[in-house]
This record gives sequence, structure tokens and C-alpha cells, in this order.
Amino acid sequence: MASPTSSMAGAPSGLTRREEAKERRRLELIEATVRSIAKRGFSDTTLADVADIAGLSRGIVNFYFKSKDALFAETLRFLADEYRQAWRKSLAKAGEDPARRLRAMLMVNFEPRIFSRKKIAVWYAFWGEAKSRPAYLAVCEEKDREYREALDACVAAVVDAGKYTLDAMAISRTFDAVTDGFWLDRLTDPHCPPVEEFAAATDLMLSTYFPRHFPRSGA
Amino acid sequence: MASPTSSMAGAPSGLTRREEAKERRRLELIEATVRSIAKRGFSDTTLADVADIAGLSRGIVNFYFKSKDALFAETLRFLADEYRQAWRKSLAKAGEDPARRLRAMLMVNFEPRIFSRKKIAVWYAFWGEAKSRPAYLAVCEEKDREYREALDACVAAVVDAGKYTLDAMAISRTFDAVTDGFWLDRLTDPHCPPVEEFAAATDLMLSTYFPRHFPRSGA
Amino acid sequence: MASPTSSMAGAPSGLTRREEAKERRRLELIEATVRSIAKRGFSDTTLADVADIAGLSRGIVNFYFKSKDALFAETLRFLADEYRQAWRKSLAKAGEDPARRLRAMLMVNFEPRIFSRKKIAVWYAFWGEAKSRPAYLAVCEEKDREYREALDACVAAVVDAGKYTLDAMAISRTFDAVTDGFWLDRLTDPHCPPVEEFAAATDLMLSTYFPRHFPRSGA
Amino acid sequence: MASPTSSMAGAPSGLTRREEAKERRRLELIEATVRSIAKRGFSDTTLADVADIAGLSRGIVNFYFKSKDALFAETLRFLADEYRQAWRKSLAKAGEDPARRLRAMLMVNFEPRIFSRKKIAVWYAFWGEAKSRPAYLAVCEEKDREYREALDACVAAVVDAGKYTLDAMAISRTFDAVTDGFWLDRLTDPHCPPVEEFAAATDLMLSTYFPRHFPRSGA
DNA sequence: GATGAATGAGCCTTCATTCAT
DNA sequence: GATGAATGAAGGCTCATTCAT
Repeated sequence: MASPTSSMAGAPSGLTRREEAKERRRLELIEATVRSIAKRGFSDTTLADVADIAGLSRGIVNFYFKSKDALFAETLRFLADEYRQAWRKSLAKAGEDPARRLRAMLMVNFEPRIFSRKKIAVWYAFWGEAKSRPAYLAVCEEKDREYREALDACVAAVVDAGKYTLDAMAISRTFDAVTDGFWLDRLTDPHCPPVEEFAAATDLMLSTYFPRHFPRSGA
Repeated sequence: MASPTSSMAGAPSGLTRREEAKERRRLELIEATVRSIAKRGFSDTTLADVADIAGLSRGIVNFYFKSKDALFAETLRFLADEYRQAWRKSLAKAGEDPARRLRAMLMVNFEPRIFSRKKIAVWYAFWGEAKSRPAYLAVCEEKDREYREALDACVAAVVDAGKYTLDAMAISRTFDAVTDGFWLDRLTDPHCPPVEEFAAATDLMLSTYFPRHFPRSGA
Repeated sequence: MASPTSSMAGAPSGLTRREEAKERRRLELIEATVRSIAKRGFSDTTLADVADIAGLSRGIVNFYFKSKDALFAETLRFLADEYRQAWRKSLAKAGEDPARRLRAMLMVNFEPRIFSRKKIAVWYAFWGEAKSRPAYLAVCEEKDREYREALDACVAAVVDAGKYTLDAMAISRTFDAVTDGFWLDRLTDPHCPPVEEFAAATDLMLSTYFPRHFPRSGA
Repeated sequence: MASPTSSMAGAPSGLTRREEAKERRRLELIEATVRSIAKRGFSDTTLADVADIAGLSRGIVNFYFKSKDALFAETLRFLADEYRQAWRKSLAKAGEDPARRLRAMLMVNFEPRIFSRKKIAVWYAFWGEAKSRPAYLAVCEEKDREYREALDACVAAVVDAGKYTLDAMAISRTFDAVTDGFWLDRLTDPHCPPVEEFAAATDLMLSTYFPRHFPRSGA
């Protein structure tokens, strides 16, 4: 899970320590929620499960969250934030080279913290419910939109730089779809190969679409 | 929904008419289940909803299905059957040409009966729950496996025929992932483009991986 | 409790019998609610209590009433209806004589079905909660208003007939208050005298205010 | 609310200041309880509400009172004490004249501190619950009994003094009932007239029962 | 075959009470 | 003294399932 943003190192003790403890508890409960959804599924996750996994008492969730639905919404938002931070960081590390930036945007989806069966299970659980719950849908859409916009820009940059005569938008949509599909493999395929194969398939795809920017590793 | 495949055309009369009526009712209830899951989501679908949508009485589902879970499992199987029939038929129509067969396997995912928001919602609802329900998982896996095996064969045939020096398995995996990802777009993207764009992106992908077998339409 | 208004004597059997049974159950539950409130008070009455008293299962109330609050509201309305019917009937029986009509309006409050400790307890329970529950308040107000209007008319008729130089409205308000106060005695006074004394005090009050119309019994 | 009767004016300092502070807090909480019951009703009043209204922390009530029930019981006792003090003081001011004393006993019920909608709401809230809670019932009964005994004496004194041939007890009961009924009007009647009309109706009642001791104001 | 009344298990939520700080 | 985090019991409500009609 993301580091709990250690709030204000040198803050005055009294209140802050309590607030820190409270924030830590909230994260514990969100973490327990992720675990429970991954284990029992969305509709079989009860607040009692969450409390048990967190090792706390039954009434605890309604003390920290307004309702079960609020807990779920915040759990989803936590995952969305984590995802956004991951690709932003990855992008920053890639520097200015268009090809490296594009690859960074795709490969982030295979980082251990992201490409975890547990978390993917939660994502799919929410996608399954999102259609009927506007609050979830909004978070999912926002996460997708932001990522897609950044991905669009990266693809366009490579297309421009390489003077490829290709529809950048169509390619961006395709790349985005591939990563979502790989997540689904990871979730449902019992013979799912190790992460390296997904990365290799992604590299193959890049070198197929943009051979001058991504020379074939084997060649 | 798929036509109710009037079970057993030339069966002995007496009982059969009853059995046919029974089968029709079952399909009505499965249809209602699809509608309800698409509308309210998996965890908010009650048997009362299903009965209401089907215009039948409350206790009816437990009369035709052993339990709620059995109804859901059969609904899932219905969708899986429909999907399998669709790609088999599409493959049959494509004849013997490897390129046409491969394209047929991909394009079936955009047929109206398959690429329907309602049904995709149900697929994702089940994927979201599958991890914790072996019965669902088994059906999903079987559907995926059969399709993947057929797709693998098609990709391999094209690779062979074209003497491409490419990893056929990786490509098949990638193609499969793309279609799943496009389904997710269809489900969650509010600005989702018309189906033609997905087909076009697929054609672009084919012509990029296998330029000699799928010449660029614009060229 | 009021007779269950045997719905439509010669109605076609089928549905009506079910509806009758349903109506009977509703009345049983309202009756049980009255008993429970009288026994344990308003805030200690649970749906489990009501179900137990009715000798039915725990989930029954939410099958017949939308919510606990709805059950309480309908219980209150039942009492209000019963009260209205009682004084209207009493008034009808009194004929045209103003004095008899006025006495009828007051004495109805001491009829066994009305002056029952159980029911008075329920009235006071609702009055105690009414201020914060508009739905209850509305019913209480309506019941009071209707009765008061009828009582006002009766007092005014006697004042007119007797050419008393008295403020009819003030007297009506006073008479109404006395009966409410007697109800409270009945509820809270452990040494509460038998109902005849309340009736006697009421007769004394009538003969004091309107000596020519209500000659002293003892004189 | 009644002034907090600064307990023990000339008590030894040390501990006493603490005790005074403690007593003040208790009164603040009782005051907050009255407000909350008047606002939300008996069954919707939580200790959190009381603490919020008092502007104190959540756990405070169980610090000053043994339990929620104890807080309620002491609140009720506070009101009962206030009421007793009011009529005793009123009686003392009335001197020796029987008629003045009787009128004082009745009119005290319309003093602003007593005839307050907020406090009447609380009285009725407790009456509504009293039947099932012996602790409340005891306080209510005691308050009623004391008042009634004093009222009985006053009525008897006037009857004696005036040689009226009337049943003093019946009249006393009637008078007591009227004031309770007027309280209920005050609580529930949305078109409730100003307090003067209640006082006027009471005066009319007195002059009707005891014309020689309470000559008609208009005459 | 079909209905819908009835059941009861299970869940979310509230809240009085306790207790470490 | 005072706070508010934490607990756990209990109640309202939903809903899958059963069964008499």
C-alpha cells in the first residue's frame, strides 16, 4: 500500500499524534477491505469480514467511515490515487525521450504494486459494480481518462518524432486496451505466465508499431 | 438474446410440450437476470427484481432453478454458449484462408449481439465475482480457454503462412487482450466511439503485425 | 379493537379471501403494537416484541408494513379512527337534544373501549413523541381538531338554547381539557378511582356550568 | 431553566469549589437533556446529542451520571422540583385567603417558566414512557400527589368557607385535570391561543363553581 | 403448475458504555 | 478532570427460500 504520507514531521505532538493514529487506522481498514474483496468478492464482503481481517472490533468501520458504501468508495479512490502516482512517477523517471516515456506508461502496469492479483481483483470488482453506482463510476472514469490523456500524448509524441503515418488515437486506444486485457488475464487465467511475458508482449507490440523507435531486441 | 434454440425439434409430443414451455420460462428468467445485472449490478440484483422484470410471481425462480446461485451460474453459461456459438459460426463462414479466419475471430467480438453494453456489463459483473466463486470461474475459464486455443491456431497459421519471425503465442495473447480491453472501454468509457472505430483499430493492428496478409486499407 | 369491517360479504372468493386474511393480519399486528407500547413504552417497543406478541415470525412486520415507523403511524391512525367513530356514533344515538348531545360528546371518553389504560398509554406515548415526528403530529392534530369542532358546536348549541351569557369557546376548551386530564389520571394515578367517578365529576361540571339543562342529580 | 440554585453558599472552600463546578456541569447537562428531548423526542435523544448541545465531549455524560437512565431520571426530578417550588412559592405569596390560595394553585401552571412548550414537551415525553419505567413513574406520581393534596386542601377550604354543597374531591380532580389538559393544548395545538385565554378560562371555571368567592369579572 | 404469504438468517448501523491517554 | 477512540450488543431491514393454497 502507498506510504501513509507521514503527516508533518515536526508537528506539535498532542493532536497530531492522534490524527496520525486515526489516519493509520483508516489505511488499515482500506487495506483490509482490499484483502476482503480480493478474497471473497465484492458482494460477499461484509463489514464484519473487514473488521476481522483488520483485527479490530465489529463496530469499527462505522466509526471511521460514514457507511459501508463510503468505505468502498474510499478504497476505490485509494487505488486510483496509487495508480496515478505510479504512472506519474514512472513518467518523471523516463525523462524527455518520447520512446522511453511511452514505454514507461505501458510498463507501469506491470509493476509489482500494480500488477498484483489482489488489487486487480478489486479493480474488476468495482468495474463489475460501477455501472449501477455513479460514485464508483466517477472514480473509475477519472482514473481512466487521466491515464488515457497521458498515454495519448506519449503515443502522439512518438508518432510525430518518427513521422509514422498512423492514427495515433487508435493506437493509444489499442495500447490501453492491451494492458486492461493483460490485467484480466492475470485475474482469471489459471495458467497465467509470469509478468515478464506480458512485458515482452508489450515490447513486441511497441517494436511492431514503431520499429525505428523500438528496435527488436532479438535483431 | 439468442433465439431460444427450440429444444429437441422432433421429440415425442406429450411431455415435450411441457418441457418446451419449461425451457422457455427458464430462458425468460435468464434474460431477465441479464437485464437486472446490467441495470442494478450483481450485488443489487435480487430474485424479486428478476421476477418483476420477467413479469412473473415472486416465488418463481426457486421453482425453475435450484437456487439464486444456480440461476446466476446458468445465466453465465448461457452467455458463454452464445459467445462460443458466435465465433464458431464466424470461423465457419470465413472458410480456409488463414488471414480471413484470424480476422473473423477478432471481429466477432464487435458483432451487435456480443458487443452489447448490457451483456458486457454482465461479463464484467461475473469477472468481478469470479475469483471467489469457483463455479463462475470455471465457466469463464472454459470460455476463455476455448477461444484462446482457436485464436492461437489462427495466429499460428498466419505466422506460418507468412513466414513471419514472430512469437505467435505472444501475439495471440496480445490480440485477445485487446478485445477484452475494448469491451471494457465499451462498458466504462462515456465517450466511447462507435463500434467501427474499434474494428478499424483492430484492422490497423492486424496490418501492423502482418503487413503482407493485411495490406493497409488506405494504401 | 374495532371490528375488521368484514369486506364485501358476497364477494367472489379467490382474491378476496386472501385480501381479507391480509387485512386481518394487519389488524393483528396493530393490536400487538398497541399492547407492546402499553407494556414497554414507545422507545422500548421493538419489532421483535410486536412479532412475539402477535405470535408470528420476526420478519413479519416488514412484510406488512413498509417500516417500523409506518407501523407506528398506522397504529396511531387506527386509534384515531376508532375514536372518531366512537364519538360520531355516540352523537348519532343522542338525537337532537343539545344537552344530550353535549353529554354524549363528553361521556364517550369514558366508554370501555376508549377509556382503556392500554390505549391511553399509547395515546400518551405518541403525544410524547409527536413533537419531533410530523407524521404523528398530523394525525394527533386532526383527531383533536375534529373532536373539538364537534364539541364547540355542542357547547354553543347549549349556550344558545339556554341563553347563558358565557364564552362558549372557553367552556368548550375547558371541557376538552378535563377529559384529556382524566385520561392522564387514568394512566398515571395508581389510586385511580373507577370510571364512574370521572363520569360523576363530568356530570357535576355540566350541571355547574349549565344548571338549567343539567339539573343536579342529587337535588 | 431555573437558576442553578448555587448549592451551599457558605460552604468551606477547597473541595467545595470543585463540587460547585461539578454541580454546575450536571445542571448544564440536565438543561441540555431538556432541550434535546423537546427537540428530538425521548426516543431519539442520544447521549451524543446531549453532549453536543452542552458543547462538551462525547464521553462526558457517563462521567457525571451513572448511566443514560440516571441522567433522564435526574432530569425528571429536576423538573418535578422546579414545579413543586413554583406552587409552594405561589401559595406562600397568596397568604391566608382560601380563594386567593386556590387561584394561586391553579394559576401557577401558566407561569412562563412552567407553561413553556419545551418543558411541557419533556413532561409528556416522560408520561409517555412512565408506564414501563418505575423510576420515572415514581417521580411523576410524587409530583402529582403532592400537588393534588395541596389542591384538595385549597378546594376544601373554599367549599367549607362558602358552605357550598359540593363534592370537593371531585372538583379538585376536575381542576387538576383541566390544567393538565391545557398543557396538552399548549403542546399539540398549532392554533394554541396566548396564555391569557387559558387563565381566563380558568377564572371562568372558578367563578362558575364558586360564584360567591370568585365574582364574574364582567359582572 | 403458479402464487405470494411467511419464515428466519444475516447484515448494516446506531449507540451506551468503557478506558487509555 | 476530560477527551474521544474503541467496543459490542441490539435493532431494523432485506431477501433467499419454503410451502400451503
